[in-house]
Amino acid sequence: MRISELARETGIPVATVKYYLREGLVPPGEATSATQAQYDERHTARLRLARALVHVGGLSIDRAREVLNALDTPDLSLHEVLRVAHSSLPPQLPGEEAAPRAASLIAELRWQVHPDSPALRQLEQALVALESVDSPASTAALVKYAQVARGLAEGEVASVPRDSRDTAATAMIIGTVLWEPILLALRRLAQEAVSAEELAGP
Amino acid sequence: MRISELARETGIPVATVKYYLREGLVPPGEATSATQAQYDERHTARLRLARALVHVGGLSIDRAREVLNALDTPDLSLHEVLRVAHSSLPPQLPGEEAAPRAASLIAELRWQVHPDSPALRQLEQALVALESVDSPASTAALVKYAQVARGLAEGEVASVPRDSRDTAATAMIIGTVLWEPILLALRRLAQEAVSAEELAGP
DNA sequence: CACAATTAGATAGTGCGACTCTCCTATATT
DNA sequence: AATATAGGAGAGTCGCACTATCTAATTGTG
Repeated sequence: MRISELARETGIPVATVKYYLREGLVPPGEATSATQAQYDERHTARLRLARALVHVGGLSIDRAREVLNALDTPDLSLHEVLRVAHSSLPPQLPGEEAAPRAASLIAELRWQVHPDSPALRQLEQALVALESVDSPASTAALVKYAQVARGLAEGEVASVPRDSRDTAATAMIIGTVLWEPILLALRRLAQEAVSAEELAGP
Repeated sequence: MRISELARETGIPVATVKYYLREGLVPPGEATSATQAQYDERHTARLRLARALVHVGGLSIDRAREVLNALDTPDLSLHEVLRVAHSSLPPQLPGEEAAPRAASLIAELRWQVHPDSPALRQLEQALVALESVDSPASTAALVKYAQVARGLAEGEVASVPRDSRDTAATAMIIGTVLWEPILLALRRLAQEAVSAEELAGP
């Protein structure tokens, strides 16, 4: 198929498809002449995944490229692919500072996480922000959230298929990146529902 | 205190403080002359909250202003403040389309949510994206996530103080906006920990 | 087979959001 | 009096995700 068909199929403007090709989110088609190239279903699948990572997962173009490239690197283990995904997720915090509060919580939970994990710095930043607005996080609340998070993570890791590395890696990326907005949306909806039940009247 | 002190106190550049003043995130100080104004602790608190909403919560300047203005509007109920917060959170999806999949899930759960809730559209978008990458969400998984989300939301609503409306509204905003990144960070850390335990070796 | 319509690819331009800079005048400080 | 900010407003910058334009080659069509 040609580029216009690829665009129509996925609902993405041709100019944007070209942009994604240029940026390396999607591999080039097979050139049949100087001004013609062929694309197939793998291109449509890749394009849809790229779009989802960017528009639903909120990844930047650069980070989406890293994630997609990791999928194409067969010698990366699932654990390494997961690390790439985590370091690509927003927000992208600059710097490399220590995260004492976050680290001590993780130590208390006895979780095995790398001390450079971006999520640690994100957690730290949020904890500091809560202190700055004079509403520090209680350890009890943090532990509760952590246990909930762990319950979800166990289910997610368990549901990753084990047939081929590619399938597993793709499933892991999708689970990590695209389920995140689902969790957020459901939390917001639950808050609204609970609030409607308990605070609506007076 | 003068603007430079306000800036030093909060660690925010003077130019940015001026910008936030201009944008109405922080109320003007009391002018004592044509080129002098006084600020107090309420300004520092407001500035810190604005910074946290923008940098940790990821709100745009416009949305942060809306949230802060809602806090200053005493005739808004807690439920209404919550709605403002929810409609200010990223991502900001354009359009106003129906969300059939999301709505039917909510109906099944018997949650009372407004059909125009932005979270519904976010959920719908994520569900559609999952289908597009050929990895549709199972109802079982969604229900599990929803129950988890509800558990969190109940705790959050229960922990909102009931003394004054202002305190309650501020706590609600903080809980909704600033705990969101904590949940995400903990989910990622839990994934990493579980993955380290189960997938690390071979 | 002429010819309008596409296509691939490269380069430049757009629009937006969050700052950040520059000025200018009017105090405060020494 | 001299020097150093302060306040305020408008302009400028920067990064990012597109989007438009241009060119040369090709393709399908009447």
